[in-house]
Amino acid sequence: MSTEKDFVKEICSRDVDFSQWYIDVVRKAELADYAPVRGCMVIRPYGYTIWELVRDALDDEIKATGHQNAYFPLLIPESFLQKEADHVEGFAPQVGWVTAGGNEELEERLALRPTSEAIICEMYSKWIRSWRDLPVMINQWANVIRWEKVTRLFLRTTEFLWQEGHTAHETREEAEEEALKMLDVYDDVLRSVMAIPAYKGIKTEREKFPGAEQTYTVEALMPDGRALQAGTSHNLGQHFAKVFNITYLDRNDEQSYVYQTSWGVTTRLIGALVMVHGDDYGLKLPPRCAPYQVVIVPIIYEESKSGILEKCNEILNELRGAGVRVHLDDRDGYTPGWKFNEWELRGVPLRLEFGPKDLEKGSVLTVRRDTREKQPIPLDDLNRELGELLDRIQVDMLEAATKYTVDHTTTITDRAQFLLTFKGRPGIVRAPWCRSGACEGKMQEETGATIRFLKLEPESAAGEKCVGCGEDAEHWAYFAKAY
RNA sequence: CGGGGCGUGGCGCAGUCCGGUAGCGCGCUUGCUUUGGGAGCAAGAUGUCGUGGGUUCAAAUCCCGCCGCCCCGACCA
Repeated sequence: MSTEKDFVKEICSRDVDFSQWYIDVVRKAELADYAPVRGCMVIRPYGYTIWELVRDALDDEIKATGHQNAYFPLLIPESFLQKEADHVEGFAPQVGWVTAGGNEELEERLALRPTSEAIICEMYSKWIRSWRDLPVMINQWANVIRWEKVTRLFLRTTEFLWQEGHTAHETREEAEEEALKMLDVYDDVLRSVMAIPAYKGIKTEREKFPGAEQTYTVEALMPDGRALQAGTSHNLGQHFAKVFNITYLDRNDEQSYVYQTSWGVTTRLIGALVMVHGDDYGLKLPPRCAPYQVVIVPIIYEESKSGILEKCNEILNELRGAGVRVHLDDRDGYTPGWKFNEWELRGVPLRLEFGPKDLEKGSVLTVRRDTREKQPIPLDDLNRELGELLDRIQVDMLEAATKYTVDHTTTITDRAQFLLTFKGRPGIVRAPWCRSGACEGKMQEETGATIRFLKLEPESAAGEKCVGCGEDAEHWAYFAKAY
């Protein structure tokens, strides 16, 4: 008898080569595949369903917080993009261009949107006339194009799907409140739907969005010790309003510029989901974003086949009726063992095994994907027990991921030790910082790590010395190597 | 964009050094037996060896160019 691990022949072990493991899982679980164009991928039905579940949950939250969806065009005239200097400079190397329509060269080339600030601000300047028009709270679900040099499935692709919210307000305070509110929404969806724990924080000057006044982030730690920005929310101040001339007559009968925000999350979240929860058996999905929450595997012997299948279909219909996303794997020609491995690889949170023994006992065997724990439950009680079990899996997965994140967040005050620590993959390191950008750059050169965030209320590091320069530190910063 | 590695049936690889009619395992198709953790037997199908050129009687193999993928570094969600 071989060890259990030998069953997973198709994917690289996570400890052997994390990157290879990630790619294997994404492809073998049929989340995505490479497309013919460099850096582009096809999101396959199983992966897209996960995206739909996350998207729908987030969309509900976006609407519940007073926003409406709209759609702006993919093509942006070059002159629009160039209105905001920092913005252009930030995105210039990554913009794809349309230079011809049919056989005719265009007079002005058109950018494939890398983000929609330019086109949306242009429209806002037309639409906003009075303080009575404010706030404007619009979100769009769209694709964007960024010509990346190095791409990885879901984590960084030339084209990706995202949601971008763009709001305009009367006051700085209102914009600030909005930016922070949406950060909370992201944090909440990450935790409650994807079971991904994240730190909410502020980006430094160097790391913030081109053209933003303040950038907020939800930052999650991956099992290879690198941090991943899972979502961003920007307080844009009046920067874009001034450039795009978004003015209105305010309550004092004077022309004023609006205050704006923008915020977004992308299909990168799927990459985070794979990494945070997956193991050597493959994908591991939390119930709330699993295409199938439950898979039923019938154990078929010739003499009892029809009875087993009949009962399995009853179970299927009962669970479906209760709103569970459930699948009955009644394929011929695959052994139960084969199916067990396949559905584990694809991350289904809960498996039900049903065979002659269970029929006799009036129960069904449940097997959790996260803990691999097996437990028979009586058929009479199926609905209630399964609901509880799925809830528990969701909670336990968040807890496990949270424990990992906390365990791999360490505080270091000594410069030498700081440098040494980043020779490895220490996860997130909390260290004192003097707040100078030069120092930040130097640390990046020395360690490869960047400041991922400061706490929303930056923690005073009075009395400590900056790990970069040794001068008096101001605040605690959170360093990590990043995706 | 720099450094390294790899491109051979769907997948994983051997063959390349030393040129001589392309192979293995898995998967796939059909049939029978099977089915509680990746079943067995039998019969089958599947390749312009990434691509373009060159050398040669002869190229997966030697030479040059290009493309793609992966890993490690600089930029980004």
